[in-house]
Amino acid sequence: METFPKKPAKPRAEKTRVGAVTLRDVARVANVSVATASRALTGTGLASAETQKRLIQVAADLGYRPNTFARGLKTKSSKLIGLAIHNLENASFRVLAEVVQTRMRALGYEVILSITSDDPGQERSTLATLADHSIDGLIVVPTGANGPQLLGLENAGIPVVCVVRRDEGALLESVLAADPEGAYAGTRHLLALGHRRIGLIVGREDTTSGKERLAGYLRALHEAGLPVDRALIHHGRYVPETGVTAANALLALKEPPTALFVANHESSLGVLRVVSERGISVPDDLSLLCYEDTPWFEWQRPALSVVDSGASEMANLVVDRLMQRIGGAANGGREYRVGVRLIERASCRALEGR
Amino acid sequence: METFPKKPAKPRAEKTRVGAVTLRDVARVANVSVATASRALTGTGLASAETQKRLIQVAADLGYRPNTFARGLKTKSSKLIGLAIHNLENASFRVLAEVVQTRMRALGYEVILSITSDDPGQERSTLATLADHSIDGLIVVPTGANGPQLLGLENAGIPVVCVVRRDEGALLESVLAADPEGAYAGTRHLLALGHRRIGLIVGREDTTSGKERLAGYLRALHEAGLPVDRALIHHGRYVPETGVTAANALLALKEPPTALFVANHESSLGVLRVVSERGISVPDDLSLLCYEDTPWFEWQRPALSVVDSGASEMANLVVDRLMQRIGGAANGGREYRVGVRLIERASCRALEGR
DNA sequence: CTGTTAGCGCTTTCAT
DNA sequence: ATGAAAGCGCTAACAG
Repeated sequence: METFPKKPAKPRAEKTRVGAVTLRDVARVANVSVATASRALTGTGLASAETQKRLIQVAADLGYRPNTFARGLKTKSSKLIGLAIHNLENASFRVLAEVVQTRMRALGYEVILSITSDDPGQERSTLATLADHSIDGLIVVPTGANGPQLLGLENAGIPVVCVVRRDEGALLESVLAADPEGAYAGTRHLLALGHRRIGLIVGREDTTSGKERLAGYLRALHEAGLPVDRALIHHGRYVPETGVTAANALLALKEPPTALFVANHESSLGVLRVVSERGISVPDDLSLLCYEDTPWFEWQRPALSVVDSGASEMANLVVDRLMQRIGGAANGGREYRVGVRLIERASCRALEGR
Repeated sequence: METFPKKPAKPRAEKTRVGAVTLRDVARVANVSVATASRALTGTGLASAETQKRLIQVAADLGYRPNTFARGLKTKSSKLIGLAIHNLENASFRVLAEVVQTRMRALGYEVILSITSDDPGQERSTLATLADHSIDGLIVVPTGANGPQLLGLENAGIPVVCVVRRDEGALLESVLAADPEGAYAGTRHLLALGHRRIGLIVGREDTTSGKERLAGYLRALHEAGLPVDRALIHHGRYVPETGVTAANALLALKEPPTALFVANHESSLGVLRVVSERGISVPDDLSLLCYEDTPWFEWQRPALSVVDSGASEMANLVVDRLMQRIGGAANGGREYRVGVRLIERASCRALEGR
């Protein structure tokens, strides 16, 4: 743990604002017991409509703010939820963070952000820390290596919902993209346009998304009665460099593809660079279809067609699920899939003479 | 506040893990009083080196995790810090979030993320909520409209450090980019390349950054003895659309600029689109210099030259400053500036016959 | 419907 | 160096 020099704590404003008004103060002013004040203010328990109104008024006048610690000590609830994601650069993760935080705030919760870098070690330690803070729930893009810890949280009474990825080792509620259908739909689109040699750039086969997207691609090909040319399929890590390597390999083929399905979101940048450097014109020389929408796909010229995996829909659904769980719903271990949507822009064209 | 249906709370694992081990348990097993256990474990107060070692062992064996609420109730410290930023889409803000969260975790703090959308109302309410959670410190990109509230936090003993933007209405410690120098350096670069008509796309004049960057641009021009053509300067909000409007206006000029300085980060996308649509070749027909680096500037072809405003350096510095403040340093109301860095890539060329 | 009371788990005087 | 005990501010029985 990084350390930091601790100055000899100069006299500074006390952390407890002097005279921070407590429930006792409110009760005293209103001439009731703290218990009544508590009931009136929390709305729980029974309090005469009149006293309630009066207490709320007094509390407001005094500028009363309940102490989170004291309340949490009793209720075990922190009104904090954890959000553990790989990074903020991937468009889906970024949207996830934005939507989750916005909605959670509206629901009276704050979110503790934790970036795991897809590293099991970091995920493990962050899980422990979040538990220490008594989060009321956790939304996590699991690395897949900490199923037991995730289940541990559940057993400790902290609802966990996975999103985007699933932890194969734990029966957890999960909100995922419809990756098999997405890749299928994208491939079908290209097929319908007359393309027969379709290059696929996709995540590694040891990731669920990599596997599922490949499956969708293959299914579309099979249904079309087309042979599978393994040389057209390139697996790689979720980084731009993958796009460079893959695009270069694919375009150097004796019989290069007429269309590229970039189903590895992060690779898009790399692919675009290669295409530009090789002087290839999109969509005239090559059709390009990406996966997971991001604002700049639309600003790009030509605007990039995309299979949108519905990041914000997933985010909203995962919030809904978590709230249900916090509200008492049992962990069904159920899996939810958000459908994809094909957004046609200008990077794919129909092949001549099809 | 968004509401949510509350199911009748089915019997679910208790929130308090059954038998969560408390300090009392540790003390009992180690045959000491809770007081001694507390002292030994926190390292504070005096405890014989031996008992301390033993307690730490016992605590580990029992899987003891201190209760954050109980501790906070006494210490007034939550080990939580707030991060209030406009959005996660802007490259600088995103980097800020990543760096702050990573470093803070290493320092033993978690960060509560709050997105304000640059909206004073949201900022105000989030400030109150963060205070309720007894954050130990706040890093904020201020909207500028809530100086009093920010000062209020300070008075309540919660150190506040501003970053990227400054709140003109409050004397708060701030970590900023060296915007005047940045715009000056960028303009000088273009000038040195022989450009005489340099278009400037910049933030609105009622924002500090807009003002400061314009000033830097003007200074460079003056020093070069060049007249200022107001038609070459375009102010606008921090959105891609601004780039479209501005670029179109600038390029439609009778005597169009030979270089464009896009000192409004968000506008870059829009400018790029216009340039592409107009069939303008960069840097042959037009030199392009952007502000605030972002990964895709480097992947773009031609790679975009940029005045990097040092987002990650600002993030690191703001964390350092906040830690000093939490450690007891007084609010100097001091302003720190992180120097910019010109990164030459391939989007600017020297003008013939200069 | 309201008041009294007993803690939640921890840190911190104050004794010893 | 250690223990006993007093709360931190709040909620939740339990009486009334």
